[in-house]
Amino acid sequence: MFKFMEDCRPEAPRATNLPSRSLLEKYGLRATRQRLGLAKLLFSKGDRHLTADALAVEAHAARIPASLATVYNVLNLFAQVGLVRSLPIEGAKTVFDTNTSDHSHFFFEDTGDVCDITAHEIKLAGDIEPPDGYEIVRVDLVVRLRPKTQSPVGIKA
Amino acid sequence: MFKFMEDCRPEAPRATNLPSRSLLEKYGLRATRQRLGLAKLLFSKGDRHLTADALAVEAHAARIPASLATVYNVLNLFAQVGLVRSLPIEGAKTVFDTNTSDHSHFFFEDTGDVCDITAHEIKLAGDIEPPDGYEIVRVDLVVRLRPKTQSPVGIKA
DNA sequence: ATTTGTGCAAATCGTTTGCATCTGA
DNA sequence: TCAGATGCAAACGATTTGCACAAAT
Repeated sequence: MFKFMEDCRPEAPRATNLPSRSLLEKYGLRATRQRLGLAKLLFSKGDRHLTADALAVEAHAARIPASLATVYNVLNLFAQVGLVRSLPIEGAKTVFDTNTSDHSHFFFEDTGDVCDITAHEIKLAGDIEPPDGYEIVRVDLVVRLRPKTQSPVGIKA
Repeated sequence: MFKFMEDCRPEAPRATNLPSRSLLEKYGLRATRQRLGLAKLLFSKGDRHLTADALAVEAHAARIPASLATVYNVLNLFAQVGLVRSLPIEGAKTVFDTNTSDHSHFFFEDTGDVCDITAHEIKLAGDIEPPDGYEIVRVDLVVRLRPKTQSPVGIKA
């Protein structure tokens, strides 16, 4: 089971401080019980990196009735409208990030944790030129980390 | 069905020009018929971006007897020893890249194609400092592209 | 001869979907 | 009211695995 670091980024949370209801309305989404509850979990504690099942567990603990399917649906919906973004981390399950601004990620191979890299630490030199006829949707940068002391990966065969 | 661009990078193939047999031996792998055949498909045409099932189809066409399971096993094995690398492209199936050098990728959302970005086009300003106790395994950078003319993504609900 | 791969099919995992039921605007 | 959400379970696609058989050293 993964746990996700919430606080490896030293800055203050870039919170979406709207009450969940107005937040949803602002994005043209109907305010249902589960959307309100999930939005509250997602956006009231600063930036978060969560998998769908982790959020489902939290929701259950918080007495928000939401099936895993609904959690998936809501997260995908939020991702579509830009409330969250999903991270391309190979091998792991999809991680949703409540910070939709332009930033990169550390991925800890040993624990599965994901944490933000503050933008100024890792900056691209110059702009990326997309091929003709295409525009850049976004740039995903993931730095994969391994504990320093770990012995070389055992290779079989 | 995806097809993958092989030639959006103008450079000459950075070929692994060893015959497959010595290549496998060099990496301490037993030279079986399917590994030899798959290695030949992978490494005799310059850099490639392939999914497991695409490679299985090619293998079949080339009369290399290899089940999909074996193709997966072989690709994973090759990835472990560093003969290929797998790319973290969210949503899509795993893409294996025969170019293991340090480089980035364009991902075409409309076609599913993947192509290399030449290293000098996209360069990080300064080095990335890993957190204490960790070392960087690798840095994955994916630029997601969408056709320019496409209308805004339809949002439902 | 012994160890290591392979093939097949079944199992697994994350995620999505169909449909009957409920609910928010 | 009634379009749109939800819950559940079943469907799904990609990948892995168990086990009997085959092949490499």
